[in-house]
Amino acid sequence: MSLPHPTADQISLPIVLAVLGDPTRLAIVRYLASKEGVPLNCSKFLDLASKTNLSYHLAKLREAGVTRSEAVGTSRLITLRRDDLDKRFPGLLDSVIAAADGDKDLPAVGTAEVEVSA
Amino acid sequence: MSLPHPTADQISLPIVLAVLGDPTRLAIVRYLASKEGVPLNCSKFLDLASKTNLSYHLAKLREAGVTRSEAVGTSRLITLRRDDLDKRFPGLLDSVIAAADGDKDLPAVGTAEVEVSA
DNA sequence: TCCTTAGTTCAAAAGTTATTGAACAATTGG
DNA sequence: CCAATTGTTCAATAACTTTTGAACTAAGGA
Repeated sequence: MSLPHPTADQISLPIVLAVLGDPTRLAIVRYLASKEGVPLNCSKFLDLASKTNLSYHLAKLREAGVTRSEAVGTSRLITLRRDDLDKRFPGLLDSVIAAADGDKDLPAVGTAEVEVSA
Repeated sequence: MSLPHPTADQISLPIVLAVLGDPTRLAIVRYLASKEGVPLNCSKFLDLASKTNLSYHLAKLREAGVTRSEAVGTSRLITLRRDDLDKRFPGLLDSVIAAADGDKDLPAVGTAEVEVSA
């Protein structure tokens, strides 16, 4: 770990809700949840926003305690802080992710108009 | 009913999360949940914010589909849209309210420094 | 060493949200 | 009718948030 993260008990409910109340960040969290255990780097999310803007949103998620970012080489490996979130706010993350999965209007990773060449 | 409300299927997850991501509105929702079934008027929330500001926050909650406001005489009777929220986002409201109840730092109705004379 | 890749930082611009007070409407009770 | 009560609207301002591009750092490979 390298960048500043709140401890589990510093995670604040209104801040988490506000941070999740953004379609881009919700898409990031949803994708992280779908790949749980697999640390992802920022480039996975480039179809959601520009590199600079992603850096901003990922910092918000990290500062809120929703994600953890670990510097490995020139990459940041990003994971969901599921255990901390579940401990602090039982059931919240699951219901948010389930609701997001059921919403066709939400942006999602790998759904962008610009499709990646294989 | 008098003021504009979204239908159940128009309720949007990111908007609901963003609206709940504010301590004043979270306090309102929490209090409504604790008095479920009892329609409350705005004056119940005057220890959270000014009348004007409450009007603003209550409009946000209503427009997001979190609450229902019915005009009765000169009052607005406000209720939680629990059934609609539970249908759209199962478990979300309960986990948010439970998390809010466990947070000592959140403002709450009837907790203000200025106590009401009996 | 030089180049590329991965991501951050900074400052500016644009957009949105929150808060305020003064003025307004509508209902109700005297 | 008059006054009080309840809440809204409006305009202004303050305070954030989001988005952008250009410049930057740091690691890794040729």
